[in-house]
Amino acid sequence: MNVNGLRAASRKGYLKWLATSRADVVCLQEVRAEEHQLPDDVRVPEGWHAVYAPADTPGRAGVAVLTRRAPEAVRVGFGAPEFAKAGRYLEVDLPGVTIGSLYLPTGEAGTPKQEMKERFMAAFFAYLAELRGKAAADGREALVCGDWNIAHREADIKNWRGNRDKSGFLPEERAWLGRVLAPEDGGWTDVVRALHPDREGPYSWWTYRGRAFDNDTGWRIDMLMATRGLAGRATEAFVERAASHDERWSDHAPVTAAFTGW
Amino acid sequence: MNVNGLRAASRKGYLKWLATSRADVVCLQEVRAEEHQLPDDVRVPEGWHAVYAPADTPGRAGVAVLTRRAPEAVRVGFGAPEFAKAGRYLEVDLPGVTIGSLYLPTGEAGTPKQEMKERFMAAFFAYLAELRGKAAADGREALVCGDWNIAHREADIKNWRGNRDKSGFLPEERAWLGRVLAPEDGGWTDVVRALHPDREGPYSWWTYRGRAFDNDTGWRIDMLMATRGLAGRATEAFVERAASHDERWSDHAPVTAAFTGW
DNA sequence: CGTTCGAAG
DNA sequence: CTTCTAACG
Repeated sequence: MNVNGLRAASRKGYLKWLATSRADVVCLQEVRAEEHQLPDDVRVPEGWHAVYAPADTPGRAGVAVLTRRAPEAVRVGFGAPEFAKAGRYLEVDLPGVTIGSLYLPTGEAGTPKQEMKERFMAAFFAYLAELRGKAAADGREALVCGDWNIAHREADIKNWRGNRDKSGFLPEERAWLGRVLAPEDGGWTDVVRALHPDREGPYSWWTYRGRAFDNDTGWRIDMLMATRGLAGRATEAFVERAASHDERWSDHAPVTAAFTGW
Repeated sequence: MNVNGLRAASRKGYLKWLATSRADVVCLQEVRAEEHQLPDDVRVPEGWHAVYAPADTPGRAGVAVLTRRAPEAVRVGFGAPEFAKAGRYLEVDLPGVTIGSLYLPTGEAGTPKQEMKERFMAAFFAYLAELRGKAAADGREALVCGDWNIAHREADIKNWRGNRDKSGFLPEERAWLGRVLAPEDGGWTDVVRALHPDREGPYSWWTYRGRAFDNDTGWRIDMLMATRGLAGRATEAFVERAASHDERWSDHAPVTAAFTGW
């Protein structure tokens, strides 16, 4: 769940949402704060364990993972030195499963930001292979949750025609996601799409500009990517699009899945 | 009246205060906006004429004068080239009286900001003499209203002991105000003090930090400086300290005077 | 403590 | 349109 500033989100309804959530694990992106800047009840909500990986630039990026049980291990970053302190990846081990919280960089076509995004994508693709290999070798499953900042197909974005040259829906980005998902390549499964193969969306992000939310002019860029064994155990997967602006506490919406035998 | 950002003030209660005010003229300081950034009903409130002198640096300083009748003339600045576009002085002519809105710079003892404040003070002192001379020659009165950013005497500041080395209560600043007020020198009259010679305050500014407002830990730095003839016609002069935090829409409070034959 | 701007999303 | 920092007050 991309919270777009955990301090702002917690002033608007994040804790209320969390209190009603039945999730065992919550992955946060765009925390945009260091732990000492968070009120105690936000930093470690009642009944949860929380681990944070802030960015080294104040007020930017930052990921976290909340678990109801203490994790067996916590790892920050994914091995790429350039992104070691970027606040963009954090993973925890729970019994039988590794969970990653990912915040893939925002790009801007034709700029150095896009080059950075693509360097991140290349390095992270390699890490995804490594993670899947380790998990298989250890007899574990893995789940990488987060804001991938890429919509895969036309069904994953409302205005696909108008966004073909925009970062987040560029052909090379869509191809990269295709490789992540290809059975003979990355081998990961997009859990929401696997359970809802034929529908539009469900979108998980709507710009705050204009009437995007009201018109459901959204993008499905927040995804839960599971190893095949775990994906096969998914019983439901959905996006919690807020019922009203009053219930909205981020420009993203939570994406949730349930698995048998969790 | 120093509004500390006219946009913020108007969101909090400035227009409501203005609607209940019986003033014929209102001088504003720290407008912190250009005219095109202001909603129409804020830029020129119903029933008023308004003239603005913004600073050339966005979001800083800026003075204005509101009058119920259109002014006969409007002049921006006071002749000092260094401060021509500083958004710190604007004057209008009304029948028989010239009214200036002044926002004297904030200083910081021992820094270049204090040097700038002192250059402003020197140049403005010369202008005050010029203004008084012109007014006398034309048979007019003059009134310079605004945030002078200096407390004159111990009775003008709650914690005078702790502020003797702080900009706003430095000996040289107090002496400068003394010269502005001296009958044989500047010859101006501090209208509120003239009508309330023996009281503490009334303070017109309280820092937002801590409990300053609740404890009335304030400074009397907003003053109406009148030529002698006009000062003699003052019938009342007061500071509108808000009754509660809810009614507070700036860290300053309005300072108002009434004159016979206005 | 509060208002702005500017960068970022 | 909203978040945050930084400078300023």
